[in-house]
Amino acid sequence: MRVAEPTVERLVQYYRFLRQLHEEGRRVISSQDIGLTLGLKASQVRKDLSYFGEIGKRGVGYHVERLYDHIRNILSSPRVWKMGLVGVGHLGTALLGYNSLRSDKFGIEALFDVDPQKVGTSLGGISCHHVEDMPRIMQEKDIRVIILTVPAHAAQYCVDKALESGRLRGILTFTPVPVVVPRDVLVYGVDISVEMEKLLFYLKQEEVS
Amino acid sequence: MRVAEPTVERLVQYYRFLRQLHEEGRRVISSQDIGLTLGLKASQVRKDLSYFGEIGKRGVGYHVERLYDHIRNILSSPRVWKMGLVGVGHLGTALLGYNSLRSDKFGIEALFDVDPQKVGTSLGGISCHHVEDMPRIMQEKDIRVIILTVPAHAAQYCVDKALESGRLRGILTFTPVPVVVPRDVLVYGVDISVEMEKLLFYLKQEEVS
DNA sequence: TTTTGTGAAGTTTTTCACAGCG
DNA sequence: CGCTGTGAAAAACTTCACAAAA
Repeated sequence: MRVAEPTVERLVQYYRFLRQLHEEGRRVISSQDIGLTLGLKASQVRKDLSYFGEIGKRGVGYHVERLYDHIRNILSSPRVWKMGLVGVGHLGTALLGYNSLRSDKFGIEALFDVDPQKVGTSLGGISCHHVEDMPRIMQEKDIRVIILTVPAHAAQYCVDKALESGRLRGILTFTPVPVVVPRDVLVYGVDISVEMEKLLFYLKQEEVS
Repeated sequence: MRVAEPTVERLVQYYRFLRQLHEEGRRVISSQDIGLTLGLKASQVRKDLSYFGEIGKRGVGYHVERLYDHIRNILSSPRVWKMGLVGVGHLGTALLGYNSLRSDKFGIEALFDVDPQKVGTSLGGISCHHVEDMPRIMQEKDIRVIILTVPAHAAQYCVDKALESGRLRGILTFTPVPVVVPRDVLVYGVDISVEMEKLLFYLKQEEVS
């Protein structure tokens, strides 16, 4: 079944909220209350959840633990993805220590950089290799996904190196340039300065009116 | 005029690409070529640009420098926004040094944290204050926008402190929890782990098929 | 009575397709 | 002829509104 991207995004939010509710000992929750907390219409919440079968109880709501397990299953991964972090600068280091990026669905198995000061060292128990060695290391470690935190001008080069390994399946990029990949490689990511520009744009709008 | 969010997002991308083209000395570009580079349909590019008047030349394309100036105007800000960075951890520090976040539309005028080790010091010439002092400092410095890079559990508290100043107009958040604000405060942001979950979700989909 | 699940309606965004201008 | 600008169509996404279940 094809699940729309906005729905996946909200599922992750439902999942987090449900964990919190579960920890607080709450047993049951309505679409209304989920929506209130997450800033969504109740009908949106119900529609999202309905794509995956009837999970709620009419007149009652959703059983917190049951719905939690249900969404965990939807979001679950059939394998543990091995990842490489490319670009051990400020942002890369930040991500390495970022709690919300811990998960049992993936693990960062190698770091890559071009700085001779960093290559050969290790950070958080993960050793750093030269970008040139990506094809070999990715093959050896079966790394299929990379997190890209390199400067814009280096992005495409690093991606090409990763592609050389023949294993690359996905990229999480923080680089503010589009990268070119074959159609079977997925690219998701975040462009921080775009978010900033959006904020400034709509702040301006309000300023005028 | 109301401009849709997806359009603003793409305008930022056009703007960057045009800068690059301009630096390369290119004089003219077609919607086709813009789309090819940025992964968009030519019709999408033309539609976006048409919202702001007829700027291209039929049979020719868009004049790079003219279009560049045009989009700069659209994205321009009527003021220089003063911002505070709340949470001087790994991510906050990374953003401070992040090149793509430099702009003449805003400046980071103060740092805030709760760690006594950080309060009183300064980073990149910007001094760090205690979160408790946000209301006063924000008033003194006329800070109207905050960048939130605090742990999830601290987010709402920091936002409430910022609201106390009476100046808060916008938030750029990196926190994986929704924050509650009055309707006249804009919130944009990025949830890194949501992007990761999306990537993993669609990787899984491909795995199956 | 309460709250879900869901077709149908509504809204937003993208794509098409072609007239119109250089 | 080539490429833009743009109504109209299509697709994607959200909201409504109500029947049905607990």
